[in-house]
Amino acid sequence: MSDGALWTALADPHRRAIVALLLERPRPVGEIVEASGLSQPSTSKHLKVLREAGLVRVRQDAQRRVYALDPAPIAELDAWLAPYRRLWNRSLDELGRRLDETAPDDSEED
Amino acid sequence: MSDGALWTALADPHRRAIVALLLERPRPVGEIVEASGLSQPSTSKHLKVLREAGLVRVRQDAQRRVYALDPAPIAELDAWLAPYRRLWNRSLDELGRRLDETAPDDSEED
DNA sequence: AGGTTATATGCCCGTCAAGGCATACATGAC
DNA sequence: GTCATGTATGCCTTGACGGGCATATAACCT
Repeated sequence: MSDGALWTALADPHRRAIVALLLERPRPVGEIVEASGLSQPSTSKHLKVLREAGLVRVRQDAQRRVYALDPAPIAELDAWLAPYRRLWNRSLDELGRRLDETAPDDSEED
Repeated sequence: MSDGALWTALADPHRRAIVALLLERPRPVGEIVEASGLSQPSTSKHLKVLREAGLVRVRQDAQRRVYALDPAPIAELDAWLAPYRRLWNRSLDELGRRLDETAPDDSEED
């Protein structure tokens, strides 16, 4: 649930790459292996981590196992992010205001 | 830039806790130490990681170092998340449609 | 049944990250 | 200057993680 598993899973670049691949469309392991350049065992292990983090789901298709993104945990991330987004908006706001106040003049350095 | 430093930094629960603390307000290290229950050195190390990921900024105030969130990298996360958000919305959509089609019937589980 | 394809697991090893501790460094007070 | 406070760093040990390889498991085909 509110485990750190989600973050841990996404901390790895290869796993983020896999997730990105699955964003395009669900894929069987073999395809992921090919597209990611990882070895098959390594890929399977990463998929396991993603599975246990709830990020992906498997559907069996003959001998193949087709992995697909599960959107729910992403939403969790999104929720986590929400409070920070407010901060971000505020800072954009202030930046705008400052630019507005300081100068119809020219280029400033930060 | 598109470094993994951001993810790596946020992968640690303690660091996420620190970030959450800083979301409330900027704080000197001592306060973070107290609030997080971490040792002072450990805290400093985590802060270093956050600093190098660009997540926090330091302002010096006498002997104190006051850390504050830098919103920019959060926006980066947000950008990363955007494509997945579309997926999430689509799935919400489908869920709604299915519920709509299948049944004006009864109580569902979450 | 035996063989083949597709995927998962187990084991070993190198690497890296985190915590604990002592200590260095920096700033301010006297 | 000396001392106190606040923070950063270095060293060491331990534990988790990822890769490679061989092998186990599963589903299918004939």
